[in-house]
Amino acid sequence: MVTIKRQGRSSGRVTLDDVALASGVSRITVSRALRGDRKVAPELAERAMQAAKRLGYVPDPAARALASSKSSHVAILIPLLSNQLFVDLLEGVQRTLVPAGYQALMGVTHYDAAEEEQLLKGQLLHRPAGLLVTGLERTDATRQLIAASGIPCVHLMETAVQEGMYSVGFSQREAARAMTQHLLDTGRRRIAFAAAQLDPRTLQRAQGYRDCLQAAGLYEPALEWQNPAPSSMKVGGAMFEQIASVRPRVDAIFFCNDDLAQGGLLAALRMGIKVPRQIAVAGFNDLPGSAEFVPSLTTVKTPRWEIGVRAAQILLQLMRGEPVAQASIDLGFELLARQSTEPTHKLPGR
Amino acid sequence: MVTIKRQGRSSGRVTLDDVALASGVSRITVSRALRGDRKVAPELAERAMQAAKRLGYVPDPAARALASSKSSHVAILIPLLSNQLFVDLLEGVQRTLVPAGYQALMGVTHYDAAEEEQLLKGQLLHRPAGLLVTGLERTDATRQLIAASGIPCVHLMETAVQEGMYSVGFSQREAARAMTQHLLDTGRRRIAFAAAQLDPRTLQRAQGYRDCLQAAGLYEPALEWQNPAPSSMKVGGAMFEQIASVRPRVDAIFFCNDDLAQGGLLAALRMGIKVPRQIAVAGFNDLPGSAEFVPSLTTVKTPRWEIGVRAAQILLQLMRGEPVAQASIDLGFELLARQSTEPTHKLPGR
DNA sequence: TTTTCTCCGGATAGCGTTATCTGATAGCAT
DNA sequence: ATGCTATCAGATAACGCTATCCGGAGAAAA
Repeated sequence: MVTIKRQGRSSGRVTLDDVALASGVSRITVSRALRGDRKVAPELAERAMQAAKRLGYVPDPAARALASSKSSHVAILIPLLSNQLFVDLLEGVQRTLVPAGYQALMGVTHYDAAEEEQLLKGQLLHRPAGLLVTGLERTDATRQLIAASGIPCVHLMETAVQEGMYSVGFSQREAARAMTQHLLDTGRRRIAFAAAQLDPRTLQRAQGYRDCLQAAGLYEPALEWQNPAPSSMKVGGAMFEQIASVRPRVDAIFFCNDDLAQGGLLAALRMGIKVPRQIAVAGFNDLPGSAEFVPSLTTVKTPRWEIGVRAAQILLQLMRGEPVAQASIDLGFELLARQSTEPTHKLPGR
Repeated sequence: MVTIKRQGRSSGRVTLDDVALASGVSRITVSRALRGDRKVAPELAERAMQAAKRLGYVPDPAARALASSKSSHVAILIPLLSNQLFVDLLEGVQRTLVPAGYQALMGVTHYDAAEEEQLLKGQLLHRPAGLLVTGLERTDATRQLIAASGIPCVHLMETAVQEGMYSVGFSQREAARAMTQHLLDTGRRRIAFAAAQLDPRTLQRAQGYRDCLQAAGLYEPALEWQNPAPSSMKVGGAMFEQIASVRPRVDAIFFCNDDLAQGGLLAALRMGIKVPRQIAVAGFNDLPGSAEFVPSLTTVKTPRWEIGVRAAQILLQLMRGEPVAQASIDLGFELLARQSTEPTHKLPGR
């Protein structure tokens, strides 16, 4: 015989005990049936689930977290909210995690490793079930915290190959190399690279740019421009003006992000410089508006939304203890050749 | 004499009992001292806090939530993440709430009242300490849920005047009226209004536009253009083309959002239409890039970041049971007159 | 001085769930 | 038939904190 001692006074909330009472099954069995935790006789499980549904039972996340020391939160750390890139990432994560019953706890690090460490400490108190972090660059202490917590963790925006590490991203370096090659292919020879923000991924792009030009024997350090300010149309415009006035013989500018490039296109417009006739302009990420710009902006379309989705899926598997097929996923990129880099005269067929 | 029965096995975590043991004060007194919950003798409080600090005690949010049926989460519901407006709002909220020890649980409603209801139900399970919701339009069931929960709630982006309701925003209608008046003041007479997304705030702006033109005897329904598609540069460009070709005599277009207006400016460029000479263009919100556009875009600067901050501050007061000075706060707006609406010929002095 | 009231520290009892242990039953081999 | 193991429902005990009640001490009133 099952004895259900209803704990305490009833408070309006439907608890496991209510379900147990209604279904004639013990509290713990109901719990197990609903979670699929252990083998429960089909008949009992059915009774429990029916009763739970009938009474409108919903588990209390706080009680769950306390009893199992594992919450239904997933901590996600991103550098910025002002960059559409990360917003898309977040959107993809959210879309995948929420239907699976998890809540995303967002932390914004502002590209500051110390701030990331603080945020993570705060998040870990909530005993998140999973962790999503951007990139690989962080303090040793942060890495320690992650490792010591034993919480499943997926790295966003990177294609790492470290043992026991999960990541979803694409090769920034390859993408930048492809774009630089595209500029070469369209006849440009003096190709400048304009970067802002200078986060790790920006620097990887710079490396790809260098790879390509060095291979072509056209690399020139003076054509590389770096500005540590946050990426924006304003900064892009300023960099365009600077490059165009200081280095008039530059025939292409590869901006490391579309907002910079868009600002560059507007600066060209102001200065009366024809794009792509006089200077070709390329961007990165395919942000909103790039297709509509005049001229439309050649850029690299990056799978940020998909990265969010895939990373969340992997995290779900890890949290459920399921096997993960691939620890590191490269989602690739797509080069979108648009007007801003059109060849200025007929090129010899290749 | 204080007796501390250490509960259960020690698990590595520093609990209140550890602090109690170390400070020679009872567990509950430590709890009270740390929370400032009730009067505790200064000396005991000091001892408790010292010990807590020394041991590195941090309260367990799950246990707190379970015992007090109140978590350290704040649920925030916003329509979209793809609109910079709401990202700024979120950023302001985050910046204020996180240092105060709260975590923002974000929900994205996609402008769907049913989805909002679902999200809210999900959030309420977590027993959030506070609620931040966008606008006033929602299902009755959602309103019921909020009211019945008894959880403090602040409404974003509105200046409501309902009893017992808290809100922070500004008057969309007034702002739109001011912009329309600005267009009149710069000599325009056939002023079109182009709206997308058609959310409640967009419609309030349309109303402000109408107010102003009707007062001037210049209102013409055919000049009002609405497109239910999400706001974007692409849609703005399409609307500009349509308006410019169907109504060639229009001398100004007031776009309800800057991304539309930016798209409009680019369309003008493509079509060879001079702005502001042939058509003036105005936007709304002062999104990134509007100051850099060619011509620079006249717009209304809206205090969305500040709205997030102030709303979060009010919510903090409510959650702490402190009195709130003002239930409804109007943070105003600022009209930024830039090149895109410059007068085309000398205006008579006013 | 006595009585009443206020203040505040402490013991007790949950909050709603899951981990763990216990024991009953059934299946299987010896 | 007897033991041995595997399986699984259920009782019990946490999880770490706060709400609530209790009672003693001191202040204020009589």
